[in-house]
Amino acid sequence: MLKISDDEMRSEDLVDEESIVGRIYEAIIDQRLPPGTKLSEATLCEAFGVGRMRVRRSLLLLSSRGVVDLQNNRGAYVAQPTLSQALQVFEARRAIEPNVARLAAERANGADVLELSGHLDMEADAQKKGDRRLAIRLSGQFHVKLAEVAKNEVMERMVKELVTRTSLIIGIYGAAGTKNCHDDEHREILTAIGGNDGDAAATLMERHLRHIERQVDLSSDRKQRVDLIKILSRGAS
Amino acid sequence: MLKISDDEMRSEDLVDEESIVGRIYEAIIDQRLPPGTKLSEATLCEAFGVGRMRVRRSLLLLSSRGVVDLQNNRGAYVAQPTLSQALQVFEARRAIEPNVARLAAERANGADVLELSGHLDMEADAQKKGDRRLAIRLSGQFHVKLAEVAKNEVMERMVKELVTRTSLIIGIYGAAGTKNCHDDEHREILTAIGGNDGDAAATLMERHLRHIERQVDLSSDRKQRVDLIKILSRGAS
DNA sequence: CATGAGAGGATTGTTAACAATCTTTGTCAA
DNA sequence: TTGACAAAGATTGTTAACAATCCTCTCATG
Repeated sequence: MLKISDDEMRSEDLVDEESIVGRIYEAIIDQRLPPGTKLSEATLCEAFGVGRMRVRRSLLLLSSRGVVDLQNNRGAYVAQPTLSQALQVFEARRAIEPNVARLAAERANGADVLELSGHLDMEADAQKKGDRRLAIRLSGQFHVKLAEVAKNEVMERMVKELVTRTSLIIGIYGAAGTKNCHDDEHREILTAIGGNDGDAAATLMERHLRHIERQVDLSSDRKQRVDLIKILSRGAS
Repeated sequence: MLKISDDEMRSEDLVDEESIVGRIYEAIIDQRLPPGTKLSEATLCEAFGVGRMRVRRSLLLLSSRGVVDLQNNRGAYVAQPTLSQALQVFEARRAIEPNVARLAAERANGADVLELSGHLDMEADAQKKGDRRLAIRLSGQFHVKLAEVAKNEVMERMVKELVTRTSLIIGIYGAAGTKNCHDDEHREILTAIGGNDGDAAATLMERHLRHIERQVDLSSDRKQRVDLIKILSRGAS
């Protein structure tokens, strides 16, 4: 069952598809919607209070961004990135985000740095309080905010998609035991940005992304295990 | 009137939205569909031989990729990138494509190099024969093919979008007088790829992109002129 | 002659019904 | 008990009609 009741239900003023897409993005980043979750049209209609057409169009968008798997006559499912796709997503992030960080460093003004710093405070707070869900969301949002500061909407959209897909990858390929907080690395990047040091920001971002990637257990056995569990639990339900 | 009759009409076997999106991508790259062209649902239905739903979903996808401007109750128009958007697109290309070229250099095998070389031959041929339309299309496709060789579908999709949007930018901001053939630069990049020299490929790609960007007249007066012409021709028709 | 109101037509947005497909359930026989 | 088969139910895909909005042309008026 979809857990899109608390935040999502109350606002009945959803008009365009992008809003719905944004909501589902967030739910996936929070890992409220684990990979493989069925997204039935009827459920989404009820959850968002919109007609079927809106839902179907939103699902199409999500599908075109690799976040949802649209199967013919069988419905929509939260994507389960394959190992190969996971590697491609990380590769794309390493290609793009260091440059985003560089641009952010070149263009950040005092207000931007303050805003980002406040964001990192919240991130640390969530971490300290053990609010894992919030911590994950804020951590992902930091990367998107960097693209905002870089003032490039094209790249911002790309980062948004990649961050979301990374959440799916982490959901599948683990990082279960390990700590997934590189809070300090975010802070380091921000320091470089505050000093308008583009090269440093880019280098730190690349290292940060490599750490995230290493944290994920991409030895395919883990995926096997998860798949097995999924299969078993399907059989049991 | 849409000039989607020759190539597009004959194949009535269009099933999924991505095919339609691909067709419109190509038409835009070829500059058969200039920026600002109205894409009415009825026309597209007839052109592609599909129902209205298919067309509307395709337009939504194109809109989400910045290639089409979807106006409320007013229909869909081929996007007219603003100056700011144009700069962002070029910025994104400079961020991504050098890395694509690097990966392509690292992963290209003999067959890939041969394939790319053949492509460049066709490009030179079209140039020589003065088939401007084909030359433009092939030139754009080269960038996409590099992403193919890099074996990263995520980045391939991004490059596809960026190349298409670049065609729109060129359509608006000119490159009217100047030669837009950097055929030799493509060849240089391929040489680096053939030698598995990732750094060289990346450097050459960045230089190539800067040349493309410089070729475009981003001094906003040009845009003004084009807009004026458009307004006048609208009044006259 | 310019301007604005309004009717008509054309285009887009939405809904609901229908068709097609898949999934589940129940039954029967091996 | 297990497996195959068929019917019922649920879900998705498509179409067509309807509603709402916008555009254009006409015509009256200052």
